Amino acid sequence: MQEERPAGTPVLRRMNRAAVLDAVRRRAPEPVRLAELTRLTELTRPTVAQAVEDLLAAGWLRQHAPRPGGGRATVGRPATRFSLNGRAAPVLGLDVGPHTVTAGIADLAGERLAVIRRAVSRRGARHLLEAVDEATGAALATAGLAAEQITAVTAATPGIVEVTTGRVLFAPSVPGWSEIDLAGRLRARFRCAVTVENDANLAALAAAHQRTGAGTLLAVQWGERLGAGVVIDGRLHRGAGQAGEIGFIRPNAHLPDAHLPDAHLPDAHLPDAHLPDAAGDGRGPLERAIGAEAIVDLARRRAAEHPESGLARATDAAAVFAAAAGGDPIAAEVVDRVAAVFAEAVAPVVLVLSPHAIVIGGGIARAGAVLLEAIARHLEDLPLTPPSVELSELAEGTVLTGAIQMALDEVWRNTLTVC
Amino acid sequence: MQEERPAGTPVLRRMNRAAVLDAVRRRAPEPVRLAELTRLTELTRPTVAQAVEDLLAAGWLRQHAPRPGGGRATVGRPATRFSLNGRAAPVLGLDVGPHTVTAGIADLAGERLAVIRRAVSRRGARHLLEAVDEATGAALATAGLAAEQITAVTAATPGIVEVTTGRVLFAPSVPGWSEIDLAGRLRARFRCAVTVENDANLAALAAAHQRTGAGTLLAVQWGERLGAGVVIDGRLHRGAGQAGEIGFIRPNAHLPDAHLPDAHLPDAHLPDAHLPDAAGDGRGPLERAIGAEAIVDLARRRAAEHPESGLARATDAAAVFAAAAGGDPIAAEVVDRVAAVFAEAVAPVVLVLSPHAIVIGGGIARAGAVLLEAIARHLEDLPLTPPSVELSELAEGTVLTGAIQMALDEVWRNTLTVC
DNA sequence: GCCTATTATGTAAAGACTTTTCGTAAACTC
DNA sequence: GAGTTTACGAAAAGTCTTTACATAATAGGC
Repeated sequence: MQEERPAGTPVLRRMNRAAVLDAVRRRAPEPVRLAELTRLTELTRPTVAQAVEDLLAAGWLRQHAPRPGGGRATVGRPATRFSLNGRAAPVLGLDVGPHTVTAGIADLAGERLAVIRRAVSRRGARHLLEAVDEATGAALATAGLAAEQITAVTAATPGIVEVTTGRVLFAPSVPGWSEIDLAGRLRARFRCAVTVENDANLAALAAAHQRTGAGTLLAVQWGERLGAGVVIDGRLHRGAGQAGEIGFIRPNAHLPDAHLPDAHLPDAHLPDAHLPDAAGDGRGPLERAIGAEAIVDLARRRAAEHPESGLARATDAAAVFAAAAGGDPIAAEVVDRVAAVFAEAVAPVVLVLSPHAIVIGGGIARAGAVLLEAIARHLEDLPLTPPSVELSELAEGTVLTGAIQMALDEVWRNTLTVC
Repeated sequence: MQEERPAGTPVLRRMNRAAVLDAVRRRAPEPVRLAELTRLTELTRPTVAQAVEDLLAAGWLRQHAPRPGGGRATVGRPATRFSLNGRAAPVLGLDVGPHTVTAGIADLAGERLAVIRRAVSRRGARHLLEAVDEATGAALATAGLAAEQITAVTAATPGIVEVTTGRVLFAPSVPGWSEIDLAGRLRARFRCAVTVENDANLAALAAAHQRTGAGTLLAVQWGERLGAGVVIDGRLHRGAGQAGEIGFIRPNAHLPDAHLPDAHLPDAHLPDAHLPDAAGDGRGPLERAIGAEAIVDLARRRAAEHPESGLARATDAAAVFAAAAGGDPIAAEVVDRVAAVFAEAVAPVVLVLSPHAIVIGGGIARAGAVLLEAIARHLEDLPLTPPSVELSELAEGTVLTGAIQMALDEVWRNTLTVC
């Protein structure tokens, strides 16, 4: 219950401004009439008029000329309509991946003004940083904006992020990345709030915004690596800092319904596999067991034992899932095994968190219904209303969408209290 | 960001009243001077004076006579001091256990006006309900209050609770309990907000309130049964309804550092053990593996193999932990095994939630540091700042404290918006 | 083509708070 | 006992919302 610091009558005016702006935002992108605002805000018309006047002067709203017959009303004097002036507060979202950097600029209403994608030529922190600068500059140029006009920045990066400072503590996929102060660089360039956040977390946020009404959401990012984000009532859960590190769950070696020898889980129970700073690629046990690569591996081995199956030709995880959907029994067995391991691994989380839904995104998300059904089936044993297991409907730009979303949230949080 | 519905100037007055009352509450139980309130609320003195006058008239505050030399100031005219009038809104907390019912009445400041404990003579829902009525009546009589004066009621019950309706969906420890509409009965007797909540959840809430500043907390209630509550930023996490069912986690059969044969985990991997409505006592796999009873069992078996150990005489879990603390190697092995199973079971939760602390309460809480150290040691492998593992400092009345706490929270939430 | 119903907008007076300012009261120290 | 410090109370001023009334613009009917 965050108590607003109350004061004199001016705060009243501020509150009413905020209420009106919020009402316009909820109605966006539809332009809204004055009378409608009085109904939405439960304020009187003169008050709303006053607030609208202030907001127009401050540049938050745009005024539409009253066109006869333009509004909803078919009779009477046509109303002037107002809508958000998106350009009042454009935001920047960044998706910094090991191989690609995407910069997106959106306006207040969420409309994309520019999306620029840059491949990273060579691996390494320095080249990545260059790509970030380049993509950012290009996006600003495309949108026709200067850096000073940006009102919030959110950058998505792989690895473990200390959100309060913006430092990347641990990023195995980009050598040297944790030595770079990305947040500091961005703060120097943009004079506004800068947030650096884990990419899986931002994907989770995007999924939660898209799937409206999901109180508690576990959003899994499943590709070569495995990450997860927890969204509770529209807000990202961070915990002590590194929430969502699902890839380091140690899979259960004994599965009653698994028909495959568990030797296929490489190194899953070596204790030192848990240490992030251990040698190797920094992947966790669950990633090694059912990451995209491991799935292909598993399929290949099974195919070698059963030459009649067409699985041997599978070069990526999608092919394995396609084969399973096509009726290949060996592929189906592999999918079931993968689903079982996943379900068993997240079962404790599901039991404690009781999420309304589990949304699966990332490279694996192209798997389709086969995987979902298998996972849901394996979760059915748990003594609770099972969460609905879904695929993320967001394609490529999930992480960028989440970054932009968080930046917009930041702007609104600030705006609605300050105006 | 819960937007207050803004309106005319009267809301300003209401907000200021709320701010003043909140300031007094934060200062409780110390009586507070008017000047101090102006500093705390950042309002002007006349405004605070007005609000205080209103609150006095409404009965929320009590006025203390100005005693010379009584205040903190050593010079100047002595100030009249104000404090919460607890009797303005007493609340009722209930801890309904299978064998005992405790009713507690507390005032606004959290001071206990009455705590009545009643043993339940015979097992069964009907007798339990009688005990509830009896304890409640006795508590009201002791506090000298009528039912109409109670402003919020929270009841703790074992089992799975649908909080929105207050129905108990599943309660294996009390036959017939899920057919009883406890919330309905309480609502008929008390004309105020009535909440029914799982007991482990309320214990978690109590732990969180006691351990101030814990952003994310996993509070485990560990006795014959195992339950857990998740508290995030002081609020109980409920998820889709049955969050915290830690007892139904399926323990990992393979533990690299376990030196005991895993045959000691009875039925842990029978799939139908997961179903709550399955035959038996409704206990989950983890409860059967490391519940208080299972710990004693395990110790007895190991003692039989090693007659030189004094463990054979252990009749309860506390004795096992005491022996381990005393240096008995067999007992230490058992404790380590239990800790390993627990750590392995909650590891996924810790990874996803990244709690600041894990607080262990319940019967096992008397175990002491031996268990904590072992659990912390087993959690160290995880790639994150490990949560601090602690024992709950609250003794017997944890659940009752949580129930009262939640009732008080309810009162404050209502009060601070309505006054 | 004019009139009426309907909806939207603008303006002025009234009411409700908070804030500012000033004066008064009560206790402690030197 | 004078001076200082702190607390309390009341009146005037300023800001904002509300209420009430007057005006403007359009569609449809006669």
